Amino acid sequence: MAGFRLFDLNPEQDKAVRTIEGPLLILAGAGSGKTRVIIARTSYMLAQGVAPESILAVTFTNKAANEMRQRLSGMIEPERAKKVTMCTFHALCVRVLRQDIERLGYKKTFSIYDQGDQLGLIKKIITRTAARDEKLDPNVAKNLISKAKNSGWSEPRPGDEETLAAAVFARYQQELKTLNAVDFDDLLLLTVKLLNEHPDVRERWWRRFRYIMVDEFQDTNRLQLDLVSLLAKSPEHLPDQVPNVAVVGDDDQSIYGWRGAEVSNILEFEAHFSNPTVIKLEQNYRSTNIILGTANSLIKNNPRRRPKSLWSAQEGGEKVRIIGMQDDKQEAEFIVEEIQRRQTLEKLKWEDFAVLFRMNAQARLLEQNFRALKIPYRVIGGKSFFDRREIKDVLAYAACLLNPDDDVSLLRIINVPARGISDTTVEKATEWSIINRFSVFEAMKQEEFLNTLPSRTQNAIREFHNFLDEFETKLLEPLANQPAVLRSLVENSGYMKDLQRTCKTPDEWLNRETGIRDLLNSFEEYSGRTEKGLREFLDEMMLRQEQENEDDENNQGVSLITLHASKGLEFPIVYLVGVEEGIIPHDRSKVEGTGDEERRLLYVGITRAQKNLTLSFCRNRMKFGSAMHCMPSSFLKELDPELLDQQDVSEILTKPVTHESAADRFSAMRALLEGI
DNA sequence: TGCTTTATAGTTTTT
DNA sequence: CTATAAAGCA
Repeated sequence: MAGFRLFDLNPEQDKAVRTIEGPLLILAGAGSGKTRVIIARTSYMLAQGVAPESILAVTFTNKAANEMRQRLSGMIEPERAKKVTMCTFHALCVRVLRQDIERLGYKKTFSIYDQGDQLGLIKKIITRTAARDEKLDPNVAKNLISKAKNSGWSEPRPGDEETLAAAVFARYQQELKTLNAVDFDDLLLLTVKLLNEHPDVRERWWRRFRYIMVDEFQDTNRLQLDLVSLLAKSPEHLPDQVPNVAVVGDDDQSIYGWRGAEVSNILEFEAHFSNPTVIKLEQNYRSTNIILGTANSLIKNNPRRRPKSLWSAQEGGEKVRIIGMQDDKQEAEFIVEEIQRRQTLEKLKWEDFAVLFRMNAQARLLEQNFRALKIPYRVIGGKSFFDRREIKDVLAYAACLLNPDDDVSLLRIINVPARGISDTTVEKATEWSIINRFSVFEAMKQEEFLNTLPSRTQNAIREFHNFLDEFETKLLEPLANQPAVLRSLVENSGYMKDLQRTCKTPDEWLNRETGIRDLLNSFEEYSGRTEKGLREFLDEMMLRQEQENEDDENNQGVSLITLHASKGLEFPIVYLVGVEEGIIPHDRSKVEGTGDEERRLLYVGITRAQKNLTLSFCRNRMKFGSAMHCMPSSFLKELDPELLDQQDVSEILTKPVTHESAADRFSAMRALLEGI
């Protein structure tokens, strides 16, 4: 046991790995080897005789969960590794709810609605609810609802009834329930509710997971903390036992407050889990001390934080450059040209470079310049969203088979391809279904409703629901070949033909067809590999909305990435552009009082760099089509001047660097920064 | 039904 | 400026 030394760990990491009983807070600074610790700790627990089934590691993203799973199976026998639960919060909730959601009055066949489905439903409700003179942006409503749910309200707060938003919220929630659907927030909300209200269910899961780990704990919201507490703490009716819960995170990297994350979860961890062991991982394996010192000097200005100071064994390295640019055009030009130069001169790969920015809009100019010089680049995040119309359509067909009450999915495909069920018919069916408390699918089976329609429409509807019923029966047959059923459903629905017809170019058709083919193939593969069915497959598809960006071969080059999306990544050479007052910190942070989070955002950006970091700001910038004057970010003043090399682009371009001119520039720049 | 014109707003994003 | 959504039109 004392000889457990599979890993090369520093003393703090080692302590974190060996502390498996009781609450544990691991404050893992940027680049301090936190995933390593989680994996090592899991292996250690298994070596200590902990059953793999009783270990749960929760993450935020599928990417993180997959990476952990993979690294664990590379370290211990894959058969045992598989028995450890490593998944996202949402996937965990789906598992819990699929078993017992009936206790909350939903059916086990519930559908999961993504943002698009959610927005569609909200739009419909707004048009039904709002008076003529009232208007409510569906996206605003969606955010309000999400925020409310993440604070733990399943309905509007008392006293809010009059506002339109509250009315929409109430109707939305009620509607979801009749549709037998839940949105992403509900997955958390309902799981917490279930565990709260049903002690036996809670006890079962508590017995199941005796060792819990939470990754990126600084990003948890209220509900996620509640969920962890419910799973980790012994239920009231049982003798009190110390919860074995280890959370890993870094309060300095909390940058998702705007979507509900509560830094207080990590800052006040002791209030939620008493007498925890607290371990700080401050040794950084990523960057030079110059870069870390710059980061430290910035972040120490945040009032509410757990004091930490990153250090590295890597001494030396280049100073952090701060370059003042004339405008954003020059900034992009300069950086792209410099990257080109350095790539050849220093024999680097394009992948070694990253350009970070606050807003996606800033990527455009950079892209133009990269393209002009034929430098390969990839934009991480941004658009290229999960909205593939054809994929969503096929998934909607599948969702209808599994949950006939799912009106949103049904209405999506009811007349795709056109089968004689017009908008007005759908409108009538919806109306009738609301009045008579049926789902639309049920409503369309009622003779009473059908009789109100012209006979041609009646036939169209009958044909359609016979069609769906037929496939539903096939799907639910024991030993059914589900992938084949889905394939023939898509084929026989006439969807493919219709899709081909509406595609304007052969290229587009090929693209969309391949998408569907890939989807069907991956279900087939999934079905063969796991013995799970369409239900589980669909769940996974709904919960995997991430961009399929990743490192496929044809998608390499210089990374262009927002500060938010850069968290967790690292690059030898980093350019951080647009470090201006109004951008970082963003103008809005001033009214919203989120200046600390802006500082953390810059901190995250700085700590992405391994060897070399350049910050730049512009004196003028095109904003909404017109040139605006701008000032350097006030954060620049906070950086340790000892570690900086401050320059102006005009001087770099006109003359070679001498020590005297560097000193002159330095004082000129100080004066400029002080003057803010 | 599908297309063009006009209005409007304009961080950050995963599940 | 420019992306997107609603409104207007053939």
